[in-house]
Amino acid sequence: MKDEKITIKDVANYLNVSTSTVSRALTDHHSISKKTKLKVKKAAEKLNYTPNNIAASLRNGKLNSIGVILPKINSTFMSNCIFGIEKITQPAGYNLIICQSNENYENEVRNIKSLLDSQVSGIMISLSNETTNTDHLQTVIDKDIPLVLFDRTSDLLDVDSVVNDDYKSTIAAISHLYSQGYKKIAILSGPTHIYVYKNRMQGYLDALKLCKLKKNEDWIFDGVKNKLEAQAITQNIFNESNTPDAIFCTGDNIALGVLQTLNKMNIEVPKTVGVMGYSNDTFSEITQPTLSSVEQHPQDIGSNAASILLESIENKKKADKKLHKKIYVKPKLIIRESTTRTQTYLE
Amino acid sequence: MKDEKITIKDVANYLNVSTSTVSRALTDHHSISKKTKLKVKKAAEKLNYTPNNIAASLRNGKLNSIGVILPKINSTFMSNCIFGIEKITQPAGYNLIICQSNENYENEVRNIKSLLDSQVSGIMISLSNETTNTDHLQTVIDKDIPLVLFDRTSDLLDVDSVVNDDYKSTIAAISHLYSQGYKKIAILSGPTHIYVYKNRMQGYLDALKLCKLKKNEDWIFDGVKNKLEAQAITQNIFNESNTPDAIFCTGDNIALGVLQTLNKMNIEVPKTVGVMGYSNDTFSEITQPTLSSVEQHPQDIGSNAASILLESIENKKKADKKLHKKIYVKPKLIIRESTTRTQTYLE
DNA sequence: CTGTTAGCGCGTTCAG
DNA sequence: CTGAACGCGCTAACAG
Repeated sequence: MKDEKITIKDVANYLNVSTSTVSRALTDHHSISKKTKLKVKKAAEKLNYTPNNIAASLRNGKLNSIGVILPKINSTFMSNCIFGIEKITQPAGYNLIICQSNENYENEVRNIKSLLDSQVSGIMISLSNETTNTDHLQTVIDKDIPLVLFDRTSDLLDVDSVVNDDYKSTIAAISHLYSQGYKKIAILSGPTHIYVYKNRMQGYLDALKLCKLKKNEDWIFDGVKNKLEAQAITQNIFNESNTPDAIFCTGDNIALGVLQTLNKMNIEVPKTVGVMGYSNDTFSEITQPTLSSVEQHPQDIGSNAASILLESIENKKKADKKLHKKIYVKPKLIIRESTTRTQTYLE
Repeated sequence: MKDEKITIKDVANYLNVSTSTVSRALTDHHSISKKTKLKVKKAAEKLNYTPNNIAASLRNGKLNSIGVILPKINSTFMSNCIFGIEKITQPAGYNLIICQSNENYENEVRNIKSLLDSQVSGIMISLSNETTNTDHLQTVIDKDIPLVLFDRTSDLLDVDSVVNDDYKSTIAAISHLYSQGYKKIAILSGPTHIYVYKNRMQGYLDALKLCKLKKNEDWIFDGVKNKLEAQAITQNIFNESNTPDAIFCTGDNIALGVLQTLNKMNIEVPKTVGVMGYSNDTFSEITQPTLSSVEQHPQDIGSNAASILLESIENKKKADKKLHKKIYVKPKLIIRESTTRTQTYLE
């Protein structure tokens, strides 16, 4: 049709009124007669007028958008977080500007900078694995831009944050194993320099104490990265004389590896050995036997984080030195065959 | 630290130069001495100056951001598309504004409107299932904003688009079954009012002709929505006298249901019946037997779409009435046990 | 209830 | 090489 952007001015000229009148009419200002409001809106429609958000934002110093930085978007967990975030921000009228750090610190810093340049109203971030320095986040705080960390957070900073309750849920998981009669519980954990795994490990250790079980260093594996490693480790464990009767894994992939190896070694699950995973991946209900796991709630984590952020954005002026929250989202134990000894098998 | 935004003007005052000089120095304008450039940059850094993108955008009518609308972000497929998109747009200096339609037409229209208001440089969209009317997209075209459809496209519009090659890949899948000696091939398809399934169905039908196999209406199931339905249907099929010897499913979930039922009925896969899925979900390599499937390349779909969009953005003025492309991204057959009759079993 | 005026922060003429 | 002045589109005082 046409190239020329039609502005508020064009509408004003068309109707022989001032631009302010048009502006006010379009935003439903109270001091405008209903007649002119209607007239203006009709004209705007007719002329095919599109408001220019940018100009408005410049004027009132607020672009209604929120920046989100995360390590990688293409994981079930993260994409569900975004889903949860969007559920809150969309109805509130905010756009989401999404950036990936790709687990790289420099990218993360760049992302922060780019979001600040774009005048976002607030920032939500899940830290990259590389991130140890938090100066870039401090910049955000110094500029008084609301900030919320989610999932991958940092202890170096006093900010709002929302995380999965790794610690308590692991205690619950180990307690469940204990309740099923397992007394020699091993752990295959992801690298504990990552908070998530650190907390699960701590939960494991404390749960042992709670259940008055003895800790055996030979059954504690830190830094297990994938299925292959899990398989190798399992093989080794069960070639020793003193073997565990349950294995808690900090991820379902790891648990799958364990399960496969046990099957291959003809060790019965859950009778001889119990196996428990974490994250409740889709495949966990079709493994042989089906896999008990811990289901996280990424959507809730996202929603909570978004709610907190919106709150700080709204109350930016009111409370100056408010207290920062740390919210723990409670996951759920999903008990399936791989740890069910005392009851009849499910399904 | 401070509340006050520090602007180009502050830097200018600080150095006793004009704002234009600062502006030019910061953008590396050629007619500025290196000395002053350096001086200005130093000062900017020192004063902790952050450029205001919004003001700049208003000035030159371009906000470097791209709008993305999709039905739901929390699927493996879609989040991988975004990953692919980001891979292209990030280095090019564009922000991504992401919106979800939640498979709802009104939301989609609203999203378009909101993105237009935000003055995005271009829009990428994957249509909601509800969308039959495309007036909102026509608006985008009329305003001369570059537009690319991906995955869920429409035939009503002459625009650039990028899709998975459902048709040809299905032909390849059926041909593979044929090559394994399967001659009575059934299909369990998702609802064919959705393009994706329509094309897979058409591929199936044409493949039968190509292989000179007879079409049997009793073996064609349209609108299979989930695993449960797949299980029921499978049960029914194999209670009849005339049974197929292979089942092609337009999704892995469906295939899983089929597999489970066949196992339960003690019908041997792949010996008696072959089963093939589509989309290569993570669980497909741990089913019993492992499931042959078709692996799509969502990241490539995203990247391709993004590249085309950037191209149109750059060349906006040059070529006025350019031809619109439709790119088919070729998926890959993943052959596993469930369809491997003639060769030794894999793994 | 409406019009006039004055910027928001930046880039870009036009003059030196 | 640099400065003065204007305007992008919109909103918010300040008048009437």
